[in-house]
Amino acid sequence: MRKNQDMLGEEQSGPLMADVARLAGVAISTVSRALANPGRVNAKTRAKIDAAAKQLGYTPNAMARGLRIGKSNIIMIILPGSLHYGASQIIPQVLQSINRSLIQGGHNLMIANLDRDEVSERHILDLAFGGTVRGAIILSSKLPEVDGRSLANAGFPIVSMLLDMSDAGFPSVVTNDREAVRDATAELIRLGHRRFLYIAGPEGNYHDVERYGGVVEALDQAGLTAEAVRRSGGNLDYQHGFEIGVQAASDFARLTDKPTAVIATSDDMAISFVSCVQRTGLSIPEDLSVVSFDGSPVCEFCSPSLSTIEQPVDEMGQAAVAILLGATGQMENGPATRTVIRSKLILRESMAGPKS
Amino acid sequence: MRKNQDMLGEEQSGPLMADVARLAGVAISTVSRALANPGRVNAKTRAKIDAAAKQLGYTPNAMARGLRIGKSNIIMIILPGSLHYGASQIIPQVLQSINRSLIQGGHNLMIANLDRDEVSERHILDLAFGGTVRGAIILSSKLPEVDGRSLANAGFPIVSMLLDMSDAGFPSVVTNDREAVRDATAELIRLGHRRFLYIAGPEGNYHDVERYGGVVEALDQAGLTAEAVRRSGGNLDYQHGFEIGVQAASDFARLTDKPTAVIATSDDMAISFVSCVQRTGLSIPEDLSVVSFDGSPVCEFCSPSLSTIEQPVDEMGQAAVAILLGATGQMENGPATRTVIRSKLILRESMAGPKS
DNA sequence: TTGTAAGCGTTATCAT
DNA sequence: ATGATAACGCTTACAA
Repeated sequence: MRKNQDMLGEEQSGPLMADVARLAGVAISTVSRALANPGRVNAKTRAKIDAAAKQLGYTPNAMARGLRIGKSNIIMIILPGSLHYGASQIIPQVLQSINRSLIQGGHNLMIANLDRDEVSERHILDLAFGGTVRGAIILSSKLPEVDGRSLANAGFPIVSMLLDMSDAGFPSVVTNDREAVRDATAELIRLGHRRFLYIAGPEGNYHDVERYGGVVEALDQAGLTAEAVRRSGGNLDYQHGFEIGVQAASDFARLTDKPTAVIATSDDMAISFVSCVQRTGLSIPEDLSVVSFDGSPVCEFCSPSLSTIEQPVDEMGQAAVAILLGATGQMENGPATRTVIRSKLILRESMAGPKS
Repeated sequence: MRKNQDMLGEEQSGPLMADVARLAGVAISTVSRALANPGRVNAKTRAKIDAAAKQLGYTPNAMARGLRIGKSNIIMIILPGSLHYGASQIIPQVLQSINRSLIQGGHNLMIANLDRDEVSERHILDLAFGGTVRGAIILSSKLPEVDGRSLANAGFPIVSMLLDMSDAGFPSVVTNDREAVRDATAELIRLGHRRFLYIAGPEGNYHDVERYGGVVEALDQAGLTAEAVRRSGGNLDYQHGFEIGVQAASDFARLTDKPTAVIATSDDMAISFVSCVQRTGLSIPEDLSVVSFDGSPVCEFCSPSLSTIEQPVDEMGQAAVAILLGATGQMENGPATRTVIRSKLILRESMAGPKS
């Protein structure tokens, strides 16, 4: 109630706790208690206060509260800029899942893009060290580090999702990438395939290692060697997933002794790959079987419909939030946990036995 | 520097402005000035301060600052829960574009899901009235309103994106939906089509009115009547875009005097529709031409590749941010502005002349 | 140009 | 059970 509140410049900051206190005829500290610890105040008093608050349309000021208690209720999610395009198909679901979970406990979700420039890194560090956010969920293996400030230290709660970073000390929520790909590959082998093309994302990162590892394991178990699989992509990090598939199709065209089955590490890659090879006259799955990773809804509606390993995005988001909010204090205790939530192979038309 | 800062419980709140001041040998207010108005402080002093700040790894506390100046630097984007799935293909781009623009000016982006429940409405209102956020970009026509509190009043800066809500008093950034669909339809007419199927999103909303209006206008100009177009979808609001396409395909199957061209109001719908009708033995574009709205990257890789009206998401995001940040004060001045950014029709294989 | 001091709207400690 | 009061970390008149 700073200036004229109902004159014309209705630009004011709304009713304060002091206003509620006055209207209810109690002290301001009592209002604070009534709102935070309803149990520690007389029922009658509380009723008066609640009524006054409602009547005034009172909303507590979050910044004042945050400043006082030294905590914010905001969590940030750090997305590599490329992700918006790369595994983009699942990003909206990731955000929604995380946001829904956060709201349960009165928390909020802020987005942070981690691009390859110092500006975005500095920005994220400011968010963290400036107390704006209380913790972070990261979908990136690289963490901002500028001017000696580093997100990795600072006892700042961080949970990694999708990528396993438990070795680096961050509790991680991942799916069983290796096993899922192993099973998908095993299924292809069972169908009769013996020569494979693996389309990689950024080479050497967790997903690549695990997923490619899964392929090799399946080959092993079937008595085949890694000779049976060729790789494409991988060297091209940070780009549009669709482009990787296009590139892979062109690699495929040059291959002698052609693979009869393709394992793509994201749906995007598979979709553009399929599109390109179909244009060269090949039929899927007759000439080439395809399976990919992510479980984007669109896979069901491709021609042919695409087999895909569906990531349990919702559960992963929920788990990440639960761990993050739970872990507020500890960190540094034991080794970081690694929570695995199983993917599900969805079999569709794109997988079948090889021709001959 | 509350307790023991390098003993073991490294859990403290980091260096304060007071620490910087002490180290630099100046008053705290001088530090504040040096950081905010570098011009209003002696170059030498400023150098000392900068050095001290850097040495300590100082980051200003955003909540304290926000509380003091009565403003937050956070903007929220309000997404209808359904959007994550519906026109989901463009949501990541929207978020990225808005976030990048915001960061330019030191602002941050918070996500708010507007679901159909009171909890999410209340949550958003708390964000606004509690001072957490400074303004909002809405992708929804419905605004939260609970307990007498309403986002629509409150002099709270709001900009609408995608939907034109200038009549309701919100500056809006939209694309030329009507015109774009009119042109696409005209192109279909030019190709020889005379009977159309229009696949609607939520019936009666801005997009439906404009886009359907565009179809009818094109028919008009060609001397055709609205009899030439049948509608599908529309009654099913808020659901997975893919489902609407599936439903439309089943509607299509039952139609007598079949349309030869389809105008879908989102890529999702078009994709699932195409998939379904292809399974009934129809060929696209031989038996049926298809064009849709959004410009999702995946359209290029469908079979056949899909013609689509590409929304200028990046520019819309930038414009929305510019308007929102510019409009901090005014509002209520004149009528709300309506900023139109043109879409681009991308012609691909899915559009061709009718068979006979 | 720089320093002093009064808040911003809460919460939490201490009395009462 | 309730009330006065001192922070929380910063910005901004106002003084020097």
